[in-house]
Amino acid sequence: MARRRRVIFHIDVNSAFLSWTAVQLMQSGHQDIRLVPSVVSGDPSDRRSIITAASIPAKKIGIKTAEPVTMALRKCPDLVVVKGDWDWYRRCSEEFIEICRKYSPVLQQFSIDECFIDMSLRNWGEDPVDVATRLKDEVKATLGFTVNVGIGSNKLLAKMASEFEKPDKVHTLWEEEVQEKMWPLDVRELLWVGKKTEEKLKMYGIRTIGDLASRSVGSLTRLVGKKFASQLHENANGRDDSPVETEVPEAKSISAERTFSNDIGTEKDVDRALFNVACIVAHRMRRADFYTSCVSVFIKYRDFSVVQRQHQVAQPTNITAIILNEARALIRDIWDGESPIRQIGLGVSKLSHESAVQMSLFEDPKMDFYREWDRKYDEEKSQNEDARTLAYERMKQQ
DNA sequence: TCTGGGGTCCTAGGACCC
DNA sequence: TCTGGGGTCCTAGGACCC
Repeated sequence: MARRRRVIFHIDVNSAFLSWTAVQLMQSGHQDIRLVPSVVSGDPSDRRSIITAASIPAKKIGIKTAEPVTMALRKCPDLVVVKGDWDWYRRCSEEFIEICRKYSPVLQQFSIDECFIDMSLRNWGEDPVDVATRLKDEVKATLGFTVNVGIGSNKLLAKMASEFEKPDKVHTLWEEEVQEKMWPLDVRELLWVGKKTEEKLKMYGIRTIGDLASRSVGSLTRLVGKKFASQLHENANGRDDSPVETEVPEAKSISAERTFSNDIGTEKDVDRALFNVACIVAHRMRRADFYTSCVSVFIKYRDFSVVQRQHQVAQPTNITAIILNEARALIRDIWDGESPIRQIGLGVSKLSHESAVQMSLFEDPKMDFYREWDRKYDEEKSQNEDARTLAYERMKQQ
């Protein structure tokens, strides 16, 4: 008996943050910023903020995602720059996912604005393209923004298909279409081929996905290592047997970082920044009932070089003060105390839901103070700067 | 002209053990 | 005095994704 063909949809919101902001602004009577050169960024007044999403007219005049806002403004002084609103994006995302889920419960959310659905179990009496078209039209009619739907016999092909012409389109990329639709594409277009891999491949004359598909795994191994080589080779040939994962995986690490508008170089500034990221990370751990066994910090210098240090902690913890002290020790290890720092970050990994075994007899007497401090922080969240300064002072007293 | 923030996975080398 | 091979854990760094 012939195996049933897999049918996977990949649904991708077109210029997600920009479309979502456009919908939000139109509710209060603004013009549709999708129709003019416009971008979404972090804080537009910060000279170091970059573009998170660009409208199609903006892309047409050469403005790219991830480029500095100041640079884009030079290209286009009339550019509309809007600050992103994460709470709004989360709401848009949830409603978008709910519509997709109606078409198949076998759904994997791939990011805030993309998901895969496995349509294989459907009793196909109609063309998948018609179903996909209904889905995309329903999103547009209900939520006011457009999506692309890619249809393929596996996740890789569905995802590649959704990248074809945008916006508001449905495309197929079946196995038998790989040669015609995927092989002529630049190798950079293949999922998992980034800037560095592109350079390596092109140095060896591999320019298109078809070139990549025709090479032996052995020859690719010398370029990118064994594991990655076999994956690239499979993908370039349109093969991918990974399932649509419906389970949301648990976080493996939590981190926060901060880039300064002007580089910092004093112990005081560094300690304050470290305190801020430690508060954010530890708070998020407690909210998700996580404990860490490994704390790491990193510093990015002016020249963008990064130095990182990590250390395993004796007892799993989510207490801000303990994490902060680990981080301070690590920073002392990697920073000379004066070199200007562009960005600082703190992360925790080796997460578990098990707290340390309590040995109350030997416990640091400060522990009660630390726990109380965290409890207060979680209550107030200390989101605004003043509250956090007070919290910082409170901790320093100890 | 000046480059964010939050993740995942892989690799390579060193330490240490048998 | 010179020296194997395998396994595991830890650390640093690099590549990719959105």
